[in-house]
Amino acid sequence: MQIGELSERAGVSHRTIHYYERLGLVKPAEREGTGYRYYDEVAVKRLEKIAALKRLGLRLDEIAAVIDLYFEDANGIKGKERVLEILEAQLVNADAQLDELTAFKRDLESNITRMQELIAQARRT
Amino acid sequence: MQIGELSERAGVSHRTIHYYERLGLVKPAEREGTGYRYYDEVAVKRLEKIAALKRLGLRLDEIAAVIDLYFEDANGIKGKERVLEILEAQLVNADAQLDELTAFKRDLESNITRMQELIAQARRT
DNA sequence: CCTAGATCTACACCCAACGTCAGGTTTAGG
DNA sequence: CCTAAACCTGACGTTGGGTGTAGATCTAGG
Repeated sequence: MQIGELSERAGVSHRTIHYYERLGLVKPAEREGTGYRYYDEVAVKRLEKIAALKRLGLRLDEIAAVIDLYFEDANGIKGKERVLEILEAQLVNADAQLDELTAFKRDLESNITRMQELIAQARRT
Repeated sequence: MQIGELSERAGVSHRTIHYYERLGLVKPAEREGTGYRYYDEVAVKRLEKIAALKRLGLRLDEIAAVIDLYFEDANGIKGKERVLEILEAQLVNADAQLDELTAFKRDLESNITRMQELIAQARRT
């Protein structure tokens, strides 16, 4: 698959794929002589995983540090202690984010109720 | 309180406060002639709320759209329907984020376990 | 074989959210 | 009253995460 198809299937522009490649987030099985990049199915999954990690608020360099964990053979991963550190830091972070998000949601719900009451009241008068 | 104290207490730089003011996120009870900005206690709370909303991934313009909800008298709020819409959209968003974050956490935990096993195994050999 | 359409590289530019710098004004304390 | 410390504004720089564009090259279908 060429970059155009990958781009379409993963929902990112080909410019973004080039950019990610420079940052070491994705790499094609590039055809030797020509310059054209060719990708396999795994590349689609990889870009989707990157998008998911981005939604969680990770920066691209942080994603680069752990993305291989999801796609390489685990036995081949270098610097396991370092990866472990990163994962544990992310876990702490995720917990904090969960707490904050839960509180935010409670806040939101009470504000929504308040707004609905105010609107209903305004309608009655 | 002047901008220096506010800055220190809220944990943001004075340039950030200037920037937020331009975006309509905060406004001082500015002394008329002089140019110096003076703030009250509410300003500290307001900056803290802004920081909290930022941590949830809202952009500054989105925060600007709802921040008054937290500090103005609710009866004085204009465009209640619009505010309600924004809040409900944020609620949907927060739910999605919660789901994603929960799944991410599960993932993280299983990866941490895997890493720990690999490290222990490497140590034994 | 030839051309349209897909890709290539490189550089420039964009936006958000600030930080830095410079030069001028205001305030507070001795 | 005088000066250091705090404050002001405006212009420019920076980082992260990209997008736009130009000019050249490659590939595929008629």
